[in-house]
Amino acid sequence: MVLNNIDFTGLPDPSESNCQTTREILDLIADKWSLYIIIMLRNGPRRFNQLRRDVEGISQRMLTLTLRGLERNGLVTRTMYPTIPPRVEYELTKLSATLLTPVMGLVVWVDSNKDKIGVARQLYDDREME
Amino acid sequence: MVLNNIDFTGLPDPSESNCQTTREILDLIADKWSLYIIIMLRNGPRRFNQLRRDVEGISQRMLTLTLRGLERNGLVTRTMYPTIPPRVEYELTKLSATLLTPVMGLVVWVDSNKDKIGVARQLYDDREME
DNA sequence: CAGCATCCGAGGCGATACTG
DNA sequence: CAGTATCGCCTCGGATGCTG
Repeated sequence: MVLNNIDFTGLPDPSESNCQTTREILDLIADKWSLYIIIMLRNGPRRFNQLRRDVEGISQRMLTLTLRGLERNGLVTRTMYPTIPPRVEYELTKLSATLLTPVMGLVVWVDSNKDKIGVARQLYDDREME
Repeated sequence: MVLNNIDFTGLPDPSESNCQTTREILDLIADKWSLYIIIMLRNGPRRFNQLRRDVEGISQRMLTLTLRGLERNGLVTRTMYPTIPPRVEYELTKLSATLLTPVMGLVVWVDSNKDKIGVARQLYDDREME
């Protein structure tokens, strides 16, 4: 299978049983908050409350939990500076830096196509009205 | 900002207030099931129960709901053949065909790096044990 | 500042039963 | 086959209050 000059032939199908891991890991990335945190860290390290403001709508609880998850999976490092007041910086790892490319690809796509999606949605909703 | 030969400078930041739409649409894609359905439709049209088997673990309810959402946003077409028994085929649109590239980019990344993530996770969990 | 602990409410989601 | 409708659980996640 070749699409847009990219060859997907023989690519693992997340539905296949031996790909449980791929499926599981894709779930990690595709959750509501992880994606945004990764995006917000793309320009360098950020502190906890900076991220809280960056990722609009996230609660402290979910920020903590999501950061722990990302840290656990080696996608984010957590650095504590034992100053007063304490300071903690989160940063992408080498691993997640390479993840940024496909992720930003998604963002670019969404930004380029959000108008089309808006139109499609409007059309769909109008039809429902009848 | 240039990363992996891709220039992200001036890219919309989902945190900016004028990008509510981008954020909203990214949420559509980043939900638990949409991604998998899109992936499963990458090789051509599929019927309802085929998809149900493809996307392991999805309930009939969530398949229906997710497909409706994708249809509403112009990412999937629904074609009914009024035969007996009825037959319904779901297929990607031109729009979502272009989405496949970044999505599969993500899948490729996950598949190439799942081992590293597994190692990182193991390390993290071992540390917690102490 | 950067969290952890606890409580608790909405709703996501599965299970089941029924239709064209 | 391809759904819709209803019920109810249970988890996700927000709100609040407390610590180093």
